[in-house]
Amino acid sequence: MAALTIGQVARQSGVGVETLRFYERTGLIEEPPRRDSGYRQYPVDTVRRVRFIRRAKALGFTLKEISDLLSLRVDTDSTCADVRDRARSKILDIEERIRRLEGMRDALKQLAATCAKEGRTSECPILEALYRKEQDDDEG
Amino acid sequence: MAALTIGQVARQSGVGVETLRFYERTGLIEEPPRRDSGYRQYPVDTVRRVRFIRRAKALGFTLKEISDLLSLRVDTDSTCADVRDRARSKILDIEERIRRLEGMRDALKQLAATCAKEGRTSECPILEALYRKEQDDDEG
DNA sequence: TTAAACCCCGTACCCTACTACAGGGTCAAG
DNA sequence: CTTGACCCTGTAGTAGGGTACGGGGTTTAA
Repeated sequence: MAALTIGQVARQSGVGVETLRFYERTGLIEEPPRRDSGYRQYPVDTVRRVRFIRRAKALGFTLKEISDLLSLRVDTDSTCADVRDRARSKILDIEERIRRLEGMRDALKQLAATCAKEGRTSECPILEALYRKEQDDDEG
Repeated sequence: MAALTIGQVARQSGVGVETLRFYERTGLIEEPPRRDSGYRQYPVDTVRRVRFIRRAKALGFTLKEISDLLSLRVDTDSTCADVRDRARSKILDIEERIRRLEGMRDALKQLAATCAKEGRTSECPILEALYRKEQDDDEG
């Protein structure tokens, strides 16, 4: 199976070479095998992993959270039931994020519509739109 | 209308006093009027604004992006059409995030289900689940 | 066989978004 | 009229997540 150099992985996954070394230091990607020269030899799979990291980061997950997500597997340390529970808790977390984003989207839609009609908007229309229904849940 | 001290705003919106001063320095919240003593006097509205900032941050928006969202209004510098366009572009952005989160959620659901059946999972099942359909779109 | 393009390690630096003093004034309760 | 909680303005430090050298070895294609 073809192995990739760090530069190839970097280009294919859209991050810098330094970032890959940084991810390795912090344990987010495994230390790859080396050639005799010391050059890293990445399995092609690494590209997929790094792309996932990049996307998850763009969605607001921290590297710690991403690491948790990527380590969801049944192994010597975690049972099937444990993995299932952790996955479910992540699902709830993600669904909460989706709901909040939908709230923002709807507020923006309302703003765009209102603006089209009235041609003038309030002091901070997105807050108006978001809170019009007084949905004041208080989360931590 | 009742005005709030910085400490009251902080407690009611779930951030620290220092954070409010920081947001003021960076222009994310307006400089409030002061008493003769120099104490800040916040309008009650500020609480709503700061809560929004906190939530948007948790969703992965940067302070810069949040500032853009909050400044979506028709004023001397921006026309209605301009606001509408910016709102629509934010909507597309948010919908993209929602789609990606739904993808992650579905992958996690599949993982939880697979795990229940097979009791043992692959090296990185969430990546397996996410990429099973080889949906390799390449975004910047 | 050499020159461009890569790779190695280590350390230092950068940006964002806070967070924590220090040193000093203010306010409300008792 | 004092005491403790609160506020003020600096300025400095921190954590997370990279990014940029410096100094040097390796590959590869001409």
